[in-house]
Amino acid sequence: MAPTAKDTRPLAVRVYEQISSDIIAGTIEAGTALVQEQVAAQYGVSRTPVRDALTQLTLEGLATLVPGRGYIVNTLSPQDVKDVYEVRYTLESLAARQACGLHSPQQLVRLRGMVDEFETVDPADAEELFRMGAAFHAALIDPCPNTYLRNTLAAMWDHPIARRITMTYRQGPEHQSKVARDHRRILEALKTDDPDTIAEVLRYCHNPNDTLD
Amino acid sequence: MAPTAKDTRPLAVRVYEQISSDIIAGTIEAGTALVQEQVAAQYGVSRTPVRDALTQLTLEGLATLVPGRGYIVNTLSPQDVKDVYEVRYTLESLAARQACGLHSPQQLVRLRGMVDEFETVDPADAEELFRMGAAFHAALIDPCPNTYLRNTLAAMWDHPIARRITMTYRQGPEHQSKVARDHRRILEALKTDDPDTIAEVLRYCHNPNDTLD
DNA sequence: CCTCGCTCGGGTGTATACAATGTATACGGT
DNA sequence: ACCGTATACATTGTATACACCCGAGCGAGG
Repeated sequence: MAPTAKDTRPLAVRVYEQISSDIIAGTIEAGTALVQEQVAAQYGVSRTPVRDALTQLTLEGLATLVPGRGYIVNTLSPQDVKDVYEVRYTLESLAARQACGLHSPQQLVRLRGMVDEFETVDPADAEELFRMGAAFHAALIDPCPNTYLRNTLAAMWDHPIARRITMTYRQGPEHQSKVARDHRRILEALKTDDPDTIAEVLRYCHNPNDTLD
Repeated sequence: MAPTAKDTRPLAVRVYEQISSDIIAGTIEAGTALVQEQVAAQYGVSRTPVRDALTQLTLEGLATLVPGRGYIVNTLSPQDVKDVYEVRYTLESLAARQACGLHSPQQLVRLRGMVDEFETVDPADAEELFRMGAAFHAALIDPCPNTYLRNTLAAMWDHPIARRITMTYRQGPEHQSKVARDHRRILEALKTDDPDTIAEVLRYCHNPNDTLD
């Protein structure tokens, strides 16, 4: 745990991560007013990086600037989460279709290895599970030629709401094995080199009925 | 032209709009280094709003921060434009499917009126054509219940690359009438209340083969 | 009692000064 | 001649101070 390598990233990024993770964890309730100066004092930094962080949060829809009152933390209803999930699934399906049949043998081997590794992760380590899951999806659509689409999806995986989905709704060892099973199914579908098959399997795996609500 | 109502928006927004429009117009070439202090001096403002503007540009993929050199303007190949367009079309199709059958009679009347009005716009007024086109699409998917999806699409219409598409590749009176025709086709499809029909018409209208390249 | 206007305070927008970091260049050793 | 290193420079990150805007609360007048 010894942080021999000090975090050298900009303060704005660290402040942003802290606030967003507090929001999705529920530590900061919806409706709370985030005031630049208060937040700055709380983290022992100046208003400048706080301003950057709050701007980012607003851009992502987690907060709203209310004149004269500060940045208000938006409510995140289950419907909002579903909405984000639906868009993400749609784009991921598009990307997978385009990536279909373009995976190199090395990439396929690597994907298979990632699933195996995924199953060995400590079920309690939500952060690691999240990272590995995102890595699998990233590798899956890596051959997709649409760069903008790949970047958009990468941003959505890093999106706080996506984290909220994973951390809140997807927990426990049984879910870990379900995800591993889904990923194996996806790899099976990949063998067919048929975009429709891939999309169909993705639709099945992303079916929110058993993960959300 | 008398600016009786002074622009009261934040400087960061105005600087951002100026730079992004200069980029898509080609006034600022790809590879150009945007240095905070230089830009600030150029517009007669301080570095703070310039910083905000450049951050926004980076977030949207129009520039990249290169340490020690400044913000470098990214190249925008026709392929990049196509990529953005494809994602936009995909999401718009999804939104239209969900909005299908949910339009109130008033909304349908309004949509029809917008198409008529669109045809009366001066073909040389690219800015107005862009605004009206965006308004039509916004009204089209307005009943879509997925708020996140609606917001995402709204952001994409305002995206500089979308402006580039409209301003660069879609010009002239014949294109104006083509768009009006397409919009009428979409309205016809709306009558069927069938999501597949809508999606099919959208796919036809968004076929980039005759508008891009 | 209601309404209009004014002052006051909280909050963000903007400007400027300072600190940290990474790059390019020049110089000396090999 | 080449490579490693140290130094100077360019650029962004951060902190602080000032200016503007908006809303709330209070008081005077109808």
